[in-house]
Amino acid sequence: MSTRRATISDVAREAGVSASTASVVFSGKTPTSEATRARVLAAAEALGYTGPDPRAASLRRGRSGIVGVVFDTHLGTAFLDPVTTHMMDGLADGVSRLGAALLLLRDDGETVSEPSLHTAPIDAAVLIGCSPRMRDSLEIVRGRGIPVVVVEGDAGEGVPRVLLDNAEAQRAAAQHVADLGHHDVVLVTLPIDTSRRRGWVAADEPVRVDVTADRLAGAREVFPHAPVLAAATSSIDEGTIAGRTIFADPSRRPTAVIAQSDLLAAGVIRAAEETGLRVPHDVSVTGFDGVVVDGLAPHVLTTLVQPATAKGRAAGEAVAAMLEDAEPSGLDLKCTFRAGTTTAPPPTT
Amino acid sequence: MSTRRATISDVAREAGVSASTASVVFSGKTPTSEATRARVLAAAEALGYTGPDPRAASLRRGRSGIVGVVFDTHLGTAFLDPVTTHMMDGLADGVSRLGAALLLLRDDGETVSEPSLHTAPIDAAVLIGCSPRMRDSLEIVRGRGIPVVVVEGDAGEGVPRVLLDNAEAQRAAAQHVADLGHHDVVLVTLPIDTSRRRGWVAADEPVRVDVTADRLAGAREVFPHAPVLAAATSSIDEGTIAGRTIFADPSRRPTAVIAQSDLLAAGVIRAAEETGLRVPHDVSVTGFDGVVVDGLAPHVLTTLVQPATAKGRAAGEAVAAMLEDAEPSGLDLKCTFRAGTTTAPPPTT
DNA sequence: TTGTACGCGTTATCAT
DNA sequence: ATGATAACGCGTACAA
Repeated sequence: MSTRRATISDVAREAGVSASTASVVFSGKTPTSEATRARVLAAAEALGYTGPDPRAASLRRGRSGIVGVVFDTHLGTAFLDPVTTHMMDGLADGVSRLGAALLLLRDDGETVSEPSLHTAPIDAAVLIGCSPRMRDSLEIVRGRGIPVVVVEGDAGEGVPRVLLDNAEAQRAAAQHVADLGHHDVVLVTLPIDTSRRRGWVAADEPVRVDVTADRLAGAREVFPHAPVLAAATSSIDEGTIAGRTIFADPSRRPTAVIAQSDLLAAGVIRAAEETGLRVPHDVSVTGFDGVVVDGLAPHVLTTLVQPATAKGRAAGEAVAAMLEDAEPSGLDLKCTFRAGTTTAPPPTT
Repeated sequence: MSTRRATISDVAREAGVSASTASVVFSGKTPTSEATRARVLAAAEALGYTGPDPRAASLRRGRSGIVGVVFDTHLGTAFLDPVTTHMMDGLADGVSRLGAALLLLRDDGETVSEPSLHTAPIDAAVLIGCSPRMRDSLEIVRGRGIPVVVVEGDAGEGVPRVLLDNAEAQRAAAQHVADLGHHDVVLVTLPIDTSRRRGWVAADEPVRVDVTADRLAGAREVFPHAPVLAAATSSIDEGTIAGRTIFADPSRRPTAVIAQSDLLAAGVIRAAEETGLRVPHDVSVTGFDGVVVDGLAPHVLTTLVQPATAKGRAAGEAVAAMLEDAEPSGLDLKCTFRAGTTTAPPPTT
């Protein structure tokens, strides 16, 4: 229909004012007389002008109002994890003071498409995760001079980070289990490296994923010699697989299982009940995250409640601070122990 | 540190060429001699220039390379649904030809923050869902002259839509159940309106959510008089609640339950087993969506596999087409029936 | 192959 | 309260 969209100058001309006045009417940065305001708005209406072009505005302002969220994994996969989901929730909230929207970006290192991390019109970036790739992403973004916050990942100096007290929290949970009287414990971990190998982990085997390593270290402070079983991912079904492995041999059944995520714990519980073991009567199980595990009822998992939403919000607020030239403030968040119905003293043999 | 970021003219000056030449080196739109190319790149390196400013580039090009994804619900909530998750996956894929990134937008109608639907620098938009709000969002976007695609929602003329054959698919599943010999069936539905009321639905009660209404209509073609129980949301726990309601009275137990989502079906199965009923021996259950329900194993749900990823991809491709001035092509996708292990003939009394 | 000239649409600044 | 001016940083005809 129309040959070209109306611009603010068109509107200004139509209203008989200057372009700057029209601009001011829309931005509200400067008081305007009610009369001109009305005229400009009417002109806009007549011309079908719906407001300043965001591209031009952001060029002029030097801000796009967009915060990039960078994942190192397929986006679909990322959102499968409730913790990520909640974090996004908090992130959306945290940047809301800025009034920024979130741009989903994936840096798999071989993206041909644009806008990539190199070219996206973002004012700041939040890097999620802790794979080795993240380091590269970090370099790219910093090279562009864009403020960045890293969530639960390794980063260089001067990069604000949002971290969890993974080790200490897991130690506390392990201590709880120990206090109940358990000695015979198995640890079920998140993936230990990018290969996501499933199976028993040797005592000296290197663990390359920060989160896994930290939680493992915490548990080992209390149970240094507990067998360690790695899962391929954090899901109920993976937990079930791990649980079956653990409970397979009746003569070597532990009295407690410390899982590194709630999903894994739920799977372990499922496997236990499948085997005829009652939780927590025959075996105690702890999780990590404190998410709502759909289908776990009536159990209430003994777990460490991770402030996932707060994590996101903290990242968002850190970003907001940086954009307002405040000091980039990292944050160390604490998990809180939650005693549920899945732990009890070991069975009296 | 640096007082100002280098621009392409700085690089050009440093390299001893004109700005346009430098521009061409970065865009690759025009052949350049290897020598100048190298000089420009070297100059860029020296100045710490990492490429054209995306804001300026997009102003110039009239394109931002960003596609907005508009939800009518809290973002955290949206990603709780595996179908949404997979759709995002497909969407990311579908727009990848464009090389577009996805901007998460929420239009709750009262957002004060920017960029909102009004001001986001998007080339196109995908509207997800089918609440009444979507109509408003649609108007806003169309007012801006931005191409838009609606996924599974109501829309006006000329708006390409990606739809599912909800009614027909659900009818097919119901027919399958009927063919097995069931007469005594209960239907468990998704929310019927924005109030998300949980409970029995009267035969003449209006159903305001398109998806729910369509699937319900399909099932009623086969079982016109089946009792209808609405869930408050699509989750396993909601399904369990529904299941308990259904199986509470032993004298009025149906021999089959047709649920409008896999999550609900999984919950119903859980409730059935809790009551001591075996699936499918004592009661058959069907779902809808075909998502992987974590923790459902060893059952394989009889369900309608919804091409969730394809749905997203179709939306992405439709958007891509529109941006390339091709005809906006809507798409009617079909669900495929999958016979699992949760349906069987009714128990012979 | 390289350079010139111009405009993309807006807004900050400063004067009036 | 309003207007004139000058960028913001880049891409692209077109000319050389």
